[in-house]
Amino acid sequence: MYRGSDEVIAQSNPSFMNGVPELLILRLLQAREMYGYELVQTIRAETGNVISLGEGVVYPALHALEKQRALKSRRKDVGGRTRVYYSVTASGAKRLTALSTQWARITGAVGTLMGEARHAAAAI
Amino acid sequence: MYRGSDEVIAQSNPSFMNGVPELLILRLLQAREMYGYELVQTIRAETGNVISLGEGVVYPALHALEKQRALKSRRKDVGGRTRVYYSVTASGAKRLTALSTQWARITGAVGTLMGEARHAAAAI
DNA sequence: TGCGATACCTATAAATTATAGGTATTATAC
DNA sequence: GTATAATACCTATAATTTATAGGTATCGCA
Repeated sequence: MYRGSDEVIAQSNPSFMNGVPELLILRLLQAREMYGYELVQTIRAETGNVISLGEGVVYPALHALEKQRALKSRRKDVGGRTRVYYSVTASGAKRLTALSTQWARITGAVGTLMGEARHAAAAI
Repeated sequence: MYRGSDEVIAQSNPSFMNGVPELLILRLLQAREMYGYELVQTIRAETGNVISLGEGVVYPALHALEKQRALKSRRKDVGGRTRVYYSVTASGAKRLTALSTQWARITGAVGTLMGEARHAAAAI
């Protein structure tokens, strides 16, 4: 829906989440294979609920990454329940590297403009 | 255009830019009043082209922020050209504080999950 | 037997950046 | 002197992506 260019930005609070779900999913799955529901909970737990991705975000992301061959999956039956475990392919690992670099570049550039106190002080 | 949930994510490379234009604009204008074209160039220059916002991003953002009373503007004629200088209002300053905090929270959480080496080592 | 947790899934809405234009003036290079 | 790049403003629409709100089914516990 188009509502005039003056209202295109800042309708609500930006979440700063562009690209973050994909980045985190690839990163966690590179450490070890996990299933969707587990990813949702792990991300919540390890960030102290700062980042809380719904299943409606995680499952479509997993499917898309698998379709692109960045992830591969296998089914596993555990206690009568079916889990779909995902792991990172070689292609996915390359993508993760690229996304990590891009993330570092953007956050670094924002940090510079924000006048962030350089933590390079650790070198002292 | 809707193309099926499997293609909703990761069509191209995420830019990690959600909310960043608004954050940078508010931050730069808090330091000193600037006009739109100047913001575009300053952001490019100070980030070494890592972040390059088009005028089509900056001007609508300025108009929206002014409409929300986060910014105020005044015209100024310089060498036959008209410039529109923007500065941050009290409300805009509060918004900047909130966005900065949110930015720090998100990047901190992502850093944790990415296994970032803690720069808290500076305390040693 | 009812309810919360586990585990999967999809469709659509909402929000925001990116792109591609368009106007006009000034300074510079040919 | 005239074409071109730079300055300075602007808008409309496309493209991208997250968020929300559902829906199904099984298991364990009260």
